[in-house]
Amino acid sequence: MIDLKVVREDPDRVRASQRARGEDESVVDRLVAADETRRAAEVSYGALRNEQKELGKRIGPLQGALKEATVDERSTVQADVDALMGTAADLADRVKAAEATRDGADVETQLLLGQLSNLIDPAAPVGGEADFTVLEHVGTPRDFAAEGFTSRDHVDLGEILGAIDIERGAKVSGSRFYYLTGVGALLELALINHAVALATGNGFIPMIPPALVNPPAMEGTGFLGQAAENVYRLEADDMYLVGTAEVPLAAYHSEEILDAASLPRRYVGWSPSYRREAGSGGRDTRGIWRVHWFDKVEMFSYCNPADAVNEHARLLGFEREFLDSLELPYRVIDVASGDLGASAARKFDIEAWIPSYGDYREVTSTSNCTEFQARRLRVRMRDADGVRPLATLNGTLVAITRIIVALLENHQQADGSVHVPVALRPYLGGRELLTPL
RNA sequence: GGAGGCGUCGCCUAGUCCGGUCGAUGGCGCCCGCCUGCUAAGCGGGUUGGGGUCUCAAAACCCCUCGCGAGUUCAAAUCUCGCCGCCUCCGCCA
Repeated sequence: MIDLKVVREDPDRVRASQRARGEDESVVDRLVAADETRRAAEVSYGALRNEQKELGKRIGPLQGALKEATVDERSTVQADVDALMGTAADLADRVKAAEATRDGADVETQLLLGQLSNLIDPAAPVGGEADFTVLEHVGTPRDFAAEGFTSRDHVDLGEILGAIDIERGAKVSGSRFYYLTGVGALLELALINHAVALATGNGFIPMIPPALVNPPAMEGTGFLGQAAENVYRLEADDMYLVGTAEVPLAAYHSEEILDAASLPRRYVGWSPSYRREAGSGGRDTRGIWRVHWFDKVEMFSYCNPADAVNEHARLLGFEREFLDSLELPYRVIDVASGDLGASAARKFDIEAWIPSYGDYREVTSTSNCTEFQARRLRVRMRDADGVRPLATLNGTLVAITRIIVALLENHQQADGSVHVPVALRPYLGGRELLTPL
């Protein structure tokens, strides 16, 4: 969630952000009103409660006096006690009413605040999905016709190499499932090792987090809002399957106050990612480009908000380094405001060239969530100025299935074999070529 | 799944039986000051987090916070109920 003070003091900024996202602006006005009500209710409740406590302090001693009282005094003291108790009982009713009002206003405020997405970074391009800015192109897509052969897509290559078994995936689990077999399985392990080595070499702490989390963790990361329909929920246990290691990595320090001097804290997590793909209808149904489950290595940073923009650039840098090492052609885009997730203030995607689509398609994504997630998950930092929310950022190092698609299709040879990028060879026993069975 | 124990302001801890004097004791750590040739020791003070009032700001003040939630009561760390977590033992098991 965003800072309520910003809503109160600079509602125009919040409206502008909502507008840029194409989201409801009216929430802002309702929230400002609810906050005002809430603060007034807080004051009334506080005053009444204070009165009640002052009164309560006098009851104990008076009851003591009643015990000490002589027979003559008893009726007078008893009358005092009764009077006081009467007042107190009356006050108790008013306190209870004021408390209910306060709580109601509080709930309303939190509810509205929870509906607001993160404030957009003014540097992000404004517009919808198609309005991204291309920051850079790296590498050149191959021209297979010029090379004298017709390229195969990853489904055909996967079958020839014995790397991907889609039919049996469907038999066992349904559509959008697959088995990685033989060199396909080895390729995943190689990619994971390569990615984790790159990250740990740059100071990230490797993590293998739980892929099943409780509601606060899932809510806190912001995935139960507009993205809720894509999250798997286990009804019997009230648990969620994570769509990314971002969830358990973000919740890792929830409810904690970290020493500002210990920041940035960088983690790299390897986990399965489960996605219902509701609403993606008939898109990308062939092959393993869009699946219900894949493994992924994800970077996650906790940092000082003042450093967040630089940290974002660093994460993007590591993603580029990884793609470079795989010898893949790609472009970097600055995602437009209307296409950002609720938690992100700004997002950069890397899109690799995918020959079978004849287009650049998303293989990694890095988001600067500023203090939005940290506020929801109550992750804070302490420095000389006190305690306040820190910034969280995430970025994909490797989403296995999409990178396998990119590798097979971009590095294929006329005979169906696939060139292995030099950087990956140490993790594949030195193999330079994947060859058809 | 069954039985028992436990959860207090960074860590440890007192308090919970018998509700008000606990708006939470003491120790450790940390911070400030005094003392000291320096260091140590000693002495004095401070040290949870959140919301709000008033302020340019600070200070001051008010409310909430004893795992979480609900209840009883004039009043809850303390009594009642539910939930969560941790530990021990038993059962089952990769």
